[in-house]
Amino acid sequence: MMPEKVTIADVARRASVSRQTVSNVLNSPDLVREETRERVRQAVEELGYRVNQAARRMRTGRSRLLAIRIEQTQDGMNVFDRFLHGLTESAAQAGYRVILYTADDDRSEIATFDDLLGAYEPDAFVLTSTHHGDVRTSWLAERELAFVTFGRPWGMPEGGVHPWVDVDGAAGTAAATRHLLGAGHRRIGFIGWPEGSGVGDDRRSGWARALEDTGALERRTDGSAAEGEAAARELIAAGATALVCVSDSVALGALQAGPVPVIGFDDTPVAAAIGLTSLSQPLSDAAARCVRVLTRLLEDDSPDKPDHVLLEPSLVIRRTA
Amino acid sequence: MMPEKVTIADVARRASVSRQTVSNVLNSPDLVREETRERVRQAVEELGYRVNQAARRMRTGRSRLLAIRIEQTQDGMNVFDRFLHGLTESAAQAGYRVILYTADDDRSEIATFDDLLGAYEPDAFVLTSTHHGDVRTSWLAERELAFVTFGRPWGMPEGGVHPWVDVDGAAGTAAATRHLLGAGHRRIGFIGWPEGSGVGDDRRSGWARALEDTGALERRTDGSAAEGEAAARELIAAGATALVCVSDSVALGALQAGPVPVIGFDDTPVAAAIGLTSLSQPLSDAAARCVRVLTRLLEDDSPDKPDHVLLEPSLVIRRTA
DNA sequence: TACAGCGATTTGAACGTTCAAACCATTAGA
DNA sequence: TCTAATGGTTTGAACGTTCAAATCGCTGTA
Repeated sequence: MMPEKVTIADVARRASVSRQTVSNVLNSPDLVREETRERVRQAVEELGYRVNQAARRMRTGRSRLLAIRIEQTQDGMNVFDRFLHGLTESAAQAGYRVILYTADDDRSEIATFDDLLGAYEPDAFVLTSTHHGDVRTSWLAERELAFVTFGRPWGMPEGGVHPWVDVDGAAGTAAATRHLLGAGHRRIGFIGWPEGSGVGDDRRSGWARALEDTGALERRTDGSAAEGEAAARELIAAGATALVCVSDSVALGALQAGPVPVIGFDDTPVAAAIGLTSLSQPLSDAAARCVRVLTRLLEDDSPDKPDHVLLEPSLVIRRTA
Repeated sequence: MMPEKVTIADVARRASVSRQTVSNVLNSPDLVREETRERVRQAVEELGYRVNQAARRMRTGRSRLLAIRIEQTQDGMNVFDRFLHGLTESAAQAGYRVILYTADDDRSEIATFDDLLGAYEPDAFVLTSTHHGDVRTSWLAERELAFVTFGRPWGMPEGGVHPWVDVDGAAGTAAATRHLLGAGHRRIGFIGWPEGSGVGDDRRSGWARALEDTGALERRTDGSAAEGEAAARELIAAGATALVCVSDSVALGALQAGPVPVIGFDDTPVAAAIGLTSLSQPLSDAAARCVRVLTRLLEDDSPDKPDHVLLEPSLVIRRTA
């Protein structure tokens, strides 16, 4: 009912203390005597005081903002929106907000980093769609800016030097393959993406591992449903009795090729809609871990080793397998 | 290579003018003599100066932030992520950034308004999922805060008193119905949502209008595919030879009921995946209009009448109709 | 008695910007 | 020639917070 802005000075006056004491109650409560602390807390409550982030940021250089690129949905069969929702929620719990930007490629994304840092000074970035030769991470690392990637730094020496959170694609496809083996299948094909895609190679490796004999029962596609269908026909002709797919999109195509068990990846709404068995990423968990990694980086004394978190996907069994 | 922060004072020094003149070049260029203006512009360029939004906001109370709630995807067959992407892009072009929040219901969303206003002072809010008796809009309006809704203020007197952008659902279903009429169908059923849903009633009305004889060929559902299928069976039994659906989700169900032409609404990825003919909302356009409405509100002398924008959806014809 | 040490609190300054008012030439009007 | 008006620019203050340093009161020790 009173949208007047109440400042730290108002609180101080009400609690009969100085500005700084109020600030301390908020930021370093242990510096303040129990009794005073309570008095200030009550004044904060009564006045409905909320810290003004702009002013705080002026002084501390911290904005309590996390920046993330919102991706252009292509066929819409992706998983980003769920991750983003989780990120927003976890961030809020940790006292951060999420700010969005768009970019067409790495170069323009880096330009946007620069822009954002000048104008809004986000405390950290969350990067998605990591790939071989990702220049974004080195740009950020050079400047010692805080960030985490959702996705491993593919093609990096060993484990990479920056913090990341990812879902173990290989474990997922291995589980899918074992599921099919358990159902009696012996000739299980894999429909993948072009070699060199970190995520694609990872997912392929789980299938190969579970199968041991790698056979020649695999095809690479551009990820479209059309190529998925063609690949599935070839594999079935070559003797495959079940198919593990690198994505729901190619799995959707594969389903058109014949009545063969098919397992997709990502558990997109499309999978749910058509009854496609698929691997589900623990997205809100992943988002929460990203926030955790960042708050450690920003608030605690930074850990000496960057955090690396690998989560397991789970198989959602539906009609197709 | 020099991530040092450069301030307006640095620019001023380099261009041999005062701080205020630099500020004027940025904000009210016409106050500054041509020659000086150029000199300052060059200094800005050379130093890579970017305005510090926190400092600006301290003085002006403007954050250049637009806040929007990110919705929890239920069956994932929604349209929000595309709208959000468009909003982020249009906002960036207008010099604004998008900041996210979550909320479970109207009450908690209002609490979040309060929070956000205290901490980040977003210049405006973009509300989605408007509904009957929406208390959020009155809360914002009472406080004279800038906002626009993507969705009409259902159940309001006439047109409502606040600015909104929406897609003409009735026009969409009317077009769908005409499409089916053109294909020779005469008994066209409608599968909808419960009465009282603004969006649902709107979409229903287009079908009714195009058909004139409203017949009894309609069923209401909770929006699930399961109820969609049941409804479709009943309608087909009652003589319907084609179906217009309030959403892709019920349309998906309806398709299971038999080989009858079906048209959905929203053109979700699921529709594309299964070849469902559907109505596509011009989402990035809608987002751009939202931004436009807000910038008018924030920057120009506010228009006396609130902007109301109604856009036409387009029919995407696929296999199912 | 003096003083060091400590815990609790206050004071002054600063972050980078823009507003409001002041200032300075120059030109126009009487 | 003086005054008023005008265009262009500068100056000082302020936004709300936190840092760094100063202050105050008390306790314990020499």
